[in-house]
Amino acid sequence: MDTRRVNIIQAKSHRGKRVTLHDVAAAADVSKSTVSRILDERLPRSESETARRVRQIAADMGYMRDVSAASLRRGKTSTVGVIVPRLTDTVMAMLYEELARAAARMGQFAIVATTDDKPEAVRSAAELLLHRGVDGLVLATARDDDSFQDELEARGVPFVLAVRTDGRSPSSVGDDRLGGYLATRHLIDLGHRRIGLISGPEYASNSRLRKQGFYDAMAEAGLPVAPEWVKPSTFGIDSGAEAATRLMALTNRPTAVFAINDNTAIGAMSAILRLGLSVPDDVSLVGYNDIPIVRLLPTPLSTVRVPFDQIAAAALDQLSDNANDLSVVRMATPTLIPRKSTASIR
Amino acid sequence: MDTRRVNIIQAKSHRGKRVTLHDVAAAADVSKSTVSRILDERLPRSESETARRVRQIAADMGYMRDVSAASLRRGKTSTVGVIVPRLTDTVMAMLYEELARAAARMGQFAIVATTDDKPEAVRSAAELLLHRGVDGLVLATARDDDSFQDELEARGVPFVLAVRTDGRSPSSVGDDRLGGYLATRHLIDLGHRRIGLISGPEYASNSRLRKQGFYDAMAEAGLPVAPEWVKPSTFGIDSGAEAATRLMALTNRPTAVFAINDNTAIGAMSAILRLGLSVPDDVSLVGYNDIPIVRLLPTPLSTVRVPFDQIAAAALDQLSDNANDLSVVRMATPTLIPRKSTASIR
DNA sequence: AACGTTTGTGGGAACGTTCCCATTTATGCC
DNA sequence: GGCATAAATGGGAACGTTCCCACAAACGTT
Repeated sequence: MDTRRVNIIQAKSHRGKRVTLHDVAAAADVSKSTVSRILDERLPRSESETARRVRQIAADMGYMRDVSAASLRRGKTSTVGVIVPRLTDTVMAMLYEELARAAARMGQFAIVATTDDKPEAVRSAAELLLHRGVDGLVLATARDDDSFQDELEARGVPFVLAVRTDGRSPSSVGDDRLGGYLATRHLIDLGHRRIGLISGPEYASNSRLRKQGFYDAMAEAGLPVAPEWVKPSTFGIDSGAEAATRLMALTNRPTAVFAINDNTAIGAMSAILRLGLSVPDDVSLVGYNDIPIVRLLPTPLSTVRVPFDQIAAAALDQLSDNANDLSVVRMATPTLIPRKSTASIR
Repeated sequence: MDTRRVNIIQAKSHRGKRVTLHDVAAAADVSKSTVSRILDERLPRSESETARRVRQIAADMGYMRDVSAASLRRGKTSTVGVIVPRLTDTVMAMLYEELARAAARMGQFAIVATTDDKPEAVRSAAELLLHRGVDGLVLATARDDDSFQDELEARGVPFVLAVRTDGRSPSSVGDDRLGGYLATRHLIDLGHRRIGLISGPEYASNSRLRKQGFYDAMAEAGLPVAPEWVKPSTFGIDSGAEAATRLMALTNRPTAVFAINDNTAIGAMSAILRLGLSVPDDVSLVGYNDIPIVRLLPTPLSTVRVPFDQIAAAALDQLSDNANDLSVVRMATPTLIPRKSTASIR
């Protein structure tokens, strides 16, 4: 029989009044201090006779610790705040899901606030979360031109950057340079020589580093990069489409394109198809992030998978304590996922 | 020595100690009761001299109410829990974003838990949220074959269903029958006679009702619906692709298809293109939800827009004041958004 | 001028935990 | 068995609010 269900049913009979530590203590005929200690998950789990009995009684009565009371007394809420630009951006949803999962493993809870893609809204989002008493903040919104991290630092708010870094604050990121290198190297290995890049905003470290990886791979292979092969984007689908359109309009157009993320790749693929060209027959295309949709596209997209689970775990780890970690920015290793959107040059 | 403790101490000394009601009271030379009353946002805002002064002092000192303490005393947390299958499902992300926004307007905060698409995980998700002391639950995971709502009811946990309804629990949904009707009617108005349906799971009310709207529109126009024109799906992109493939394989295949949601429509479009057919030249296609990506597809998708903002607001409204809920299930009106994926029959 | 009625105030007891400290009880050692 | 030490226990004071209550001051009303 499912014990959880038992608890729910039993809870119903106690409906109305909350079961407190005091009630459990009375039922077990011990003091509330003892019950508190026995049920404290931070202490080593006692297997004494009383401990076992108290746990049993607490479960039977459907006792649930009141987190408000515990937070008040402990002086911390076991809650971390996450700030992302949007949750409708699948990358951010993936990151948050992993952060929530990692937090749960650590007995924490992750709450989230969005900035609606407005950089200045990061302050109000942080305020909202801090008002809720979070113990720390995970920011996926870091920009280089932003003084917000300094403000947090000055205020003594524990925080960590995720996915992007400013190079000085504690951060947990993927190895974007390597990812950019892998993507480009994949295209080079397929025989491509003229490779275009749809780059991203310069204020974002991940975008900059993926671009760097691109240049590194090209240089390593002794391949030139014509300036017109590199088109900027804003991370969005439509801007990816526009960049691709311009790339395809070049007289000696690239036979392959590395897009800075899956969204721009999706846009690029749309644009390329609309021009009557084929992926991968005319143009090979690589994206970045491996969001769920890209493997299900008409032509499944080759992309770089980012270990968001590791990034999330490392971020929370860095937030909780681990002063023993001297390296401020932790890196997780991405993997190339080859699919149908890339092929050998004909 | 415990490193965590060290960090806390450092953080505290860095931040200085927290400003409490008592501190503000001392600075303003009034009692903490008075300060509490003046800063209580639920009471009518007093404009007396003292009130103004106290507010000023509180702001100057950087006073922030401790939500844990307030929650403990008030017996409620001003927090609502949201349960969705996945946040990487853009529809769910949209819903949650709107719920968070609506909650903020009401001085509440929305926290979220996911079930990872596992129906049975709704219980652990609820447990997680209830453990955090939420005042109520918004469920976007309702299934007809589920007794979970009864358990919540029996336990006395306030809850409301969103996006889907079971017909008996309080719910806030879009008018899916109407949406299905609008989508189908749009195709009929374009001259289509043979219209296919990629339907969804029967356990979900939204899917069932959209299908109903489809049949209603067809019946109204006096058009027959051949049984083989209706293919089931599981809401997923790949299952949409499969359904479309089977529809296109029919000897007298439909000239238009209504897909139960945008994901299946995306899959359907992929499949159709892969078969060498064109959207909308060979087949017109309508989706449902208007997730951001569909307007940016190579062929922008005609779809039905759901007012998630209204659904969210109504859901929270229903959760907070149970007084005037004569209508158990509230409905918001969807809108058809015609784009390039639908065209007049040739 | 005496009397209810409103309005504003402060004191202090909750809310359910945790955790310090003083006990009591069990354990180990000679 | 005696004694030191370790382990388990209970009492009770916090944590920062809210809110009931009592009281005081201002305001009309007769």
